[in-house]
Amino acid sequence: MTTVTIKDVAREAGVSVASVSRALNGTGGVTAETEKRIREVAARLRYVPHGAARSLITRRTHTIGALLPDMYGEFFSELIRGIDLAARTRGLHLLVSSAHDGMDDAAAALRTMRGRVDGLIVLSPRADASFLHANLPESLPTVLLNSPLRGRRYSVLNIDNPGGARAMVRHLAVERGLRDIAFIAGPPDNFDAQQREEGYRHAMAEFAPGAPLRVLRGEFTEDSGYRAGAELLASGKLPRAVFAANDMMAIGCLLALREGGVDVPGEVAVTGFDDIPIARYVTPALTTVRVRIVDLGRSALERLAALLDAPDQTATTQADTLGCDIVVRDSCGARPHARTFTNKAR
Amino acid sequence: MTTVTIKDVAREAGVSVASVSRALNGTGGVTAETEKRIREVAARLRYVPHGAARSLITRRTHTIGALLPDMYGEFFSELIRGIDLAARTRGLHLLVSSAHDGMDDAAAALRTMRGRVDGLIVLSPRADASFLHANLPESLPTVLLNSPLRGRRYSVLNIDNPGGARAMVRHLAVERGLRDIAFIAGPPDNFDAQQREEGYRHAMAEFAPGAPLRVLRGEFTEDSGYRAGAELLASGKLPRAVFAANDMMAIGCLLALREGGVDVPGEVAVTGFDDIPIARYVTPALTTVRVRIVDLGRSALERLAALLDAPDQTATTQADTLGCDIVVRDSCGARPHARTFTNKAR
DNA sequence: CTGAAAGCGCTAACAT
DNA sequence: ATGTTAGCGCTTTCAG
Repeated sequence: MTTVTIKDVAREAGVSVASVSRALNGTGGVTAETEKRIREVAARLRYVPHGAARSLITRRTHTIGALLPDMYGEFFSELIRGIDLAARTRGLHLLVSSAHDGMDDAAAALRTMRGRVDGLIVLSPRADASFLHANLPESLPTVLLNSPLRGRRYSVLNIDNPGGARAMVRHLAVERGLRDIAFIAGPPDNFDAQQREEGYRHAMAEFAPGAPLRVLRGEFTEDSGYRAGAELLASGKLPRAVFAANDMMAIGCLLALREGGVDVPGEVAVTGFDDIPIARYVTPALTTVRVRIVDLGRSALERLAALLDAPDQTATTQADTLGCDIVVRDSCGARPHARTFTNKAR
Repeated sequence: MTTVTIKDVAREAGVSVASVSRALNGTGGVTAETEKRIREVAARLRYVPHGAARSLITRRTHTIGALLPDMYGEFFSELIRGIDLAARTRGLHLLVSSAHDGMDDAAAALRTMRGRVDGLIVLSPRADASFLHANLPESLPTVLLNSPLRGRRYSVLNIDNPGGARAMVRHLAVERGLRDIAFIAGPPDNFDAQQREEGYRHAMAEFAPGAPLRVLRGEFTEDSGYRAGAELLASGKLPRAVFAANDMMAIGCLLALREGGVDVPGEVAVTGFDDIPIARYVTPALTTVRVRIVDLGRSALERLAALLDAPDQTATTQADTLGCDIVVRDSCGARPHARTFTNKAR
């Protein structure tokens, strides 16, 4: 347990700890000569500064915390990837913390972040104002993702759910001429799910007035999408299109329909929301609302970084929205073929 | 910037900081009465202990660091998920750090971990002994994943690449009777890639002696798999089966073959390695070597946790191997149909 | 240019 | 049972 500290280096180099600190941090105030000697000793001793000790005094951890819900899958992977990408270019580290939907868990996670991170990115579609107020240290710069909260207190970044849903319904109803569109909704207490459903309803009124409105309950899982598809099958009368509130449900529905012998997109078009990587690999390739997930993560981090640099920028803290467009593949019957690459490995 | 410290609580509650510490940490030695008062004050002031300060003295951060290569995709997401799952049940936090393949980057990442983590999980298939020796603090418990290193110094956890490759070749050559098997290899400097290729060669000698050996270069990317498929197509003579060193390459190859009008699995069987989530969604669903990626991550963390609990357990540090079996789907022509669910959302 | 000393916020002896 | 005190390893005035 040879934990070598700055003192060891100082003693070995025959200088004070102050000089070692100055030399190693390039703060100036040391002869090139002594600096060289100090660096040599440090290297020889394999000295590495102690992070906690340093941040205790500098009040900087160069780490940002990310609090995510306890859901996994490609949406979150991509989001983390975006955050990480941006964090790295800024020399920031990432402390991830997934929490059960139970808010107690999230609260505990939030508390332990104090003194370990310089700022926070919170994706908690169910977190309400009081929860955040109770658990977010006042002084910790925070960026909220996909949150219903508006505010002076936090910086908020949202996906344009209404716009995306509207664009999809428009495509289906107007361009493809399919007015009978069923919707598979997400969890009722999820903000994104709410916005997407509302977007669907509004857009139906706008682009397919008088057409039947059919909303099935889902949980954002493939499984629940499958069940919704089965339900559709069992109902005896299929819609001409199914718009799911996320891709995994769309895929589940696709499977159910295929098993039921339904031709997609021939008989029923199926579309999703998010454009997770899998979307392009299923057959037929999924037409969906493209959310630039990686960009979302990246933007969140950039905003947070800006907050860190400019202490009292809280004023500039307007709620921004990340636009999304639709990407047309095969599952809505619009085109016969397509192929694209990603460069992701393994 | 009202950063409330333990002193504030002490003053407000009319006690010493020591009592506050004792009360809040449940160390005992305080009247139930005063403890109650202290807790009330702490709650009212919304006091949250400062992590860095605390770990400076306790020498515990309750955080473990994960150093991953700068590759993204489902393999890594699943791995992180496994680690995170296990970490959470043990009350540990996760500091992720992806590094460019450039070792300088990794070195820097490793250094900044000092004082921020209690232990390390390193997945660095190219990291050699000297690199690790130079950059890993002697005193930091470390678990290496998929590393060629053996050793007394680190705990190593590997995937059974040779066994997996062997099982797949056996399935293809013996059970399916396809002896003409081409192999798409991974990056030459990657340990997993090396082992898988070697496993293929050995198994071919064992199960398909005399059969032509065909090895194409790949990079573990879908794109490189596609190119390999195209190469096969261009060569004029297709093998009866293609075994790719990972799933993404298998999928790329699948696409190339499909575009070339080749029937998979009718004319050519295609199989992969890893069993990433996408594997079951492509058409035809991919037969592959199942690596229980989540379990790999989980095991890594459990081992690390064991190391943390038992300081001098370094002796018990044998290199373990996680077995893998093959999962037969449609791309090798063995079965007509299949469907499975995952419960992952979004 | 360099060293001594004062903390950062907290816990853990050691007193009382 | 509670308070006092000495650090954890580091940076940063402030003297010299």
